[in-house]
Amino acid sequence: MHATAAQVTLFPRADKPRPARPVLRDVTPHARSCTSCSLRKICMPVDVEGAQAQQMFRDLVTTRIRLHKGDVLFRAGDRFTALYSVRVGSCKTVTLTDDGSEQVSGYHLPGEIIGVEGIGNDVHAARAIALEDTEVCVMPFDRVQQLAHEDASFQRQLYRLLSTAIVRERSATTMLGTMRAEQRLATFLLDLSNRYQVRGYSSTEFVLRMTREEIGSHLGLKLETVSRLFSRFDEEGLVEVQGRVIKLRDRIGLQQLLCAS
Amino acid sequence: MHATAAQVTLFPRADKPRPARPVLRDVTPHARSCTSCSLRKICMPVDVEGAQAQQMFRDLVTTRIRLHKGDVLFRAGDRFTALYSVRVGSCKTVTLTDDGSEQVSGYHLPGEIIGVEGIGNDVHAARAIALEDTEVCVMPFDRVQQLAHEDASFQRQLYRLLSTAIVRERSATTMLGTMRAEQRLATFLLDLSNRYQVRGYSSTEFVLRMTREEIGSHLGLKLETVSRLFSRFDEEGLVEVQGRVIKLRDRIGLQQLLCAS
DNA sequence: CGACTAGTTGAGGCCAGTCAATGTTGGTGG
DNA sequence: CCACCAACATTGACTGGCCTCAACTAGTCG
Repeated sequence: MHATAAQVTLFPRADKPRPARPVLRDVTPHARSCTSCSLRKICMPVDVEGAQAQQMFRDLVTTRIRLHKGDVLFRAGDRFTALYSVRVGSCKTVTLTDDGSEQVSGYHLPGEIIGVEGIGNDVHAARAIALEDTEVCVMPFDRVQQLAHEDASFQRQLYRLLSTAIVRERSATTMLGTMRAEQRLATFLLDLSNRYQVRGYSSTEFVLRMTREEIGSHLGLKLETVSRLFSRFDEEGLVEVQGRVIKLRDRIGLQQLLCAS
Repeated sequence: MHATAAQVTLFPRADKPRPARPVLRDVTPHARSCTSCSLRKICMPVDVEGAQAQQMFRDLVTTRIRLHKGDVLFRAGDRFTALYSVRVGSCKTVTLTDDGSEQVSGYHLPGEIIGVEGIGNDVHAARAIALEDTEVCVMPFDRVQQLAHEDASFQRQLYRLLSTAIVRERSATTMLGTMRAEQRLATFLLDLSNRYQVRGYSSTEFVLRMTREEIGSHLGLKLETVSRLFSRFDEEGLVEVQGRVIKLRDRIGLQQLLCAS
């Protein structure tokens, strides 16, 4: 039982304290409002009615936060004060398991909202870390609540946000409970592809922002297994893998992997 | 009265259409209000203030539904109209996976609320089935929403309900992603034990209401593995297993299983 | 009784984990 | 600019945990 350095610190970037500013908060003085945001349809697809509610919606985002690769947005146990929406870049969320190890619970692309799991307890249940240089919008939760109270369609959207998080987590559960390794990785790639497409990026060619180990952690696999599968998918012509650059070559083939027992 | 003669594959009870009443809805004419319910502290731990809100809280549950073993409370795809709280008995929820198979996503004891995953989409994402003769309270969601709008502490409770569902699903994900078979089963038993204890039942001796196959489905294991593990736990003196009757003999030992790599 | 469901146990195989060696990439300082 | 180092990634050999297939028992119900 030799504890190598690698074993102790599973995600080194995550824990490495940045000098003098673990989280840097560059406040944009006149934050552009959600109303005119290009990500609005993805992030907050809602039609707020009434002058007062519209004003509140404009003022929903008070600040933006710039994160460098590896910076921590919030930690498990931090007081929950706001929801965060990814504007540029991407993040991962990491959950501590009972036995002390960590698991990547999700990857978050532009337009996706982070932090919902903290709503009930006033405390965040996960750690959020930037995978690259990233900018997030801060929506203070008291403002969110006030707007939800004022406007019914925003209230609906907030409920939708929470319940889709439940459904997403559940589908992750069924994936881990029923699928084999190749199916999990195929699911992961197809999911990423879809999400990029929705955002107007290429659905067939993208760059993975996370390591093999992080992918494996998310899928309940070891990094070697992930690496081997990438190689095999490449050989079989399903995808083309060059390091972190992924090109989907045979989407149908990937989807068929899922049907197979 | 009694369900019989089913064959099929995975969950025969679930798919068998009951004659003329797939779901039976015995409306209790004067449903007792939540205010005086013995399960209230577990089910709805909230202090509603104000006369009007208190009245709405009293009228929250309109009807109760009696279910026999195997009866379906709602199906995946059913329109979402209400939250349900288990009053007596127990239920399982079953989720359809992408490839058509099914997985048990949860077991629900008295005082637990079912159906939250439907809130956002107006549609239930799972099927809920009674594991024994069961009674559930119906909370029509429009009433829930109105009360949440009226009373801040109830609104909080509703958020808490949703976010704890997220956290629970996530911990299931980490369980399936990181634990080995024996750890999953130990986790399952300890979790049940805790939940029974909170409800005032014995935490060391209880009856499993589900089959080995259903347990396995929930834990991402095959029924044979579950059976073997029960036998092994029994041999090792961790638990005493007599069919579905479980007696925890060495709680510490079970907990230590979780720490071990 | 026979038919059926639930559960237990055994034998064998395969998928993914483990351990280990090696190759590749990217950031940093001289 | 290059050299260097650490992190990341690939690949191979081997192991073992869980699945699969199968036989058998016990209990239930018509």
